[in-house]
Amino acid sequence: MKTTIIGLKNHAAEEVTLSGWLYNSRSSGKLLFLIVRDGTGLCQCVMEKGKVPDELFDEFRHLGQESSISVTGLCREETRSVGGYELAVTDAKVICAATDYPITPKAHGVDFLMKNRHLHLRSQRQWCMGRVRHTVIDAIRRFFNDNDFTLIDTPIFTTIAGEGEQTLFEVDYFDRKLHLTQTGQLYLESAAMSFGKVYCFGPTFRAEKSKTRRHLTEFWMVEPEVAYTDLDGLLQLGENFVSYIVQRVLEDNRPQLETLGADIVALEKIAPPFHRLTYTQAADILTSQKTVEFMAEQLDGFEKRKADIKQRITEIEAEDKKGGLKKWRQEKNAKELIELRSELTDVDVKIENNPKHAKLAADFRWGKDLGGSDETIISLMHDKPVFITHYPKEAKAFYMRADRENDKVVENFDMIAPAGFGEIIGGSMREDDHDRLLAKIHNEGYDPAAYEWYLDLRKYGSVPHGGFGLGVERTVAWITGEKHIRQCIAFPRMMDKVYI
RNA sequence: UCCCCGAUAGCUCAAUUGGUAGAGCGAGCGGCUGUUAACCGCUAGGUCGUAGGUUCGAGUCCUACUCGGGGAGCCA
Repeated sequence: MKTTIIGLKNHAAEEVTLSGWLYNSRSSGKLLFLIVRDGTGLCQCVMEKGKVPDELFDEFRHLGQESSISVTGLCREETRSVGGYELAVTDAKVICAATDYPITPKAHGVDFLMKNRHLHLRSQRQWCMGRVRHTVIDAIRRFFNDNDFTLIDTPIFTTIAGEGEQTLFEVDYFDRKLHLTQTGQLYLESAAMSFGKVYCFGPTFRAEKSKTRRHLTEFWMVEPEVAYTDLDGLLQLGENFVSYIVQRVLEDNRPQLETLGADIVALEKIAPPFHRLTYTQAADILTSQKTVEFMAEQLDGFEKRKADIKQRITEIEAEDKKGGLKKWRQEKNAKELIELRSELTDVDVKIENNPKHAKLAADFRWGKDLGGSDETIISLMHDKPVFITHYPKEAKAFYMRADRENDKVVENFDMIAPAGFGEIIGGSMREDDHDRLLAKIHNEGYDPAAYEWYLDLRKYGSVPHGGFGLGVERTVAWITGEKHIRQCIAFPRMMDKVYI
């Protein structure tokens, strides 16, 4: 009977057939351990010499990693086996034998893996990331659909800019210049006046020259937009939404989170209410003695770790030099050395960046936008996501609603994920007063004619409304504990870097 | 656009500070009936990113370039 690895639990003590790929194999004389993957999980299949034809045993003993195979055998519960079940092989077939598969089950560098991205997707880690991403996207749709939002697909080719025009990809559209979308927001505002609560979800393109672990030039963003709401309503929506996503991943992908080394205990704490700070409070924190001490503490921790690593390296090297070690001991040392050296480079970078980031924070002046490192500092100080609201209007986009109590700031917010990952949501109330909006368009030097339809929304039944955008890859990175956003999308596009 | 780091075997990394290039994994062959990135033995595998320069001698020092990584500004 044909089945999948994830379905094995329903077939204990039955003979089943799996179709998949050879993930890894070990031989022990007359025993062959075949680790098979089939897209739903991993399963160890044990082939015993004598229980299958000798030719078959020999064929599989020399079979290369990632050969496509089908395996038939008796399914049994086995605690020593990955996934808890294994197959006692009675028959097997090679569909396509692979030789010299480039990605071995050992350490590889980023560049090598990216150049082999089409194969790298088969690795456990990438598979787990893909499963979590799938759940995140499903949870996003479910949340909005179950909360009376209507999906509106906004265009990819756009005629007007949402944020700054310098960050747009220009395309030649039958001799007319259009841009790839960097937000569906302006279109969504129009739709919100028809449906009340709407959202769009699709790829987003930004030509920012940002070469960091937080940036892609093509990424996926979901944007809800709500009529008749206020800033507090948006914050509540945001915290309920993000908490729901995290809950769903905890329910559906616990084994994947464990494999990825995510901080599950921390994720279980993600529930409303999140922390709330105004921009002014955040600025006070950044320039306070508390931050000076916090940064010094961090640096101290890094220095201590560095000293520990260095000492351990010295110990191992001395042990190796002394000689007379068993082979397995030598190898264990070699492996530990590689790990320690790699961690040492990481810690060195942190030590190098710490004073720079501390200085950026200390030199922070009211009126500037918060930088990535500033957000990281605030993020590291909290165990739950943090909302930062009411930024200076000069630092923000023209469409954000001016705070009627304090004209220097706008009713906007960012949501900063904890543990140092940084911003995952940016949003705001939108300026709903026609004349104020027109004045902002003039101030920015934009052509009012291009925004005529957008201004119309303020002429015909304008209402208080707002929304936000959540970056899918950043959310996946935060939840899984992945350091780099490029691992959170199958085929990443980065500034100056498109592999395949 | 700017700053920092790197490039040595198919892969991941060493080379005692300028003196003839090493290890593990992977590959090939052999051994082992419960392995968990299995283990043990043997074999093959290199124009040290490119181009110049310093030197009796350069993987190691200098210059330029190419490619890669990290960060700043900006942002999801």
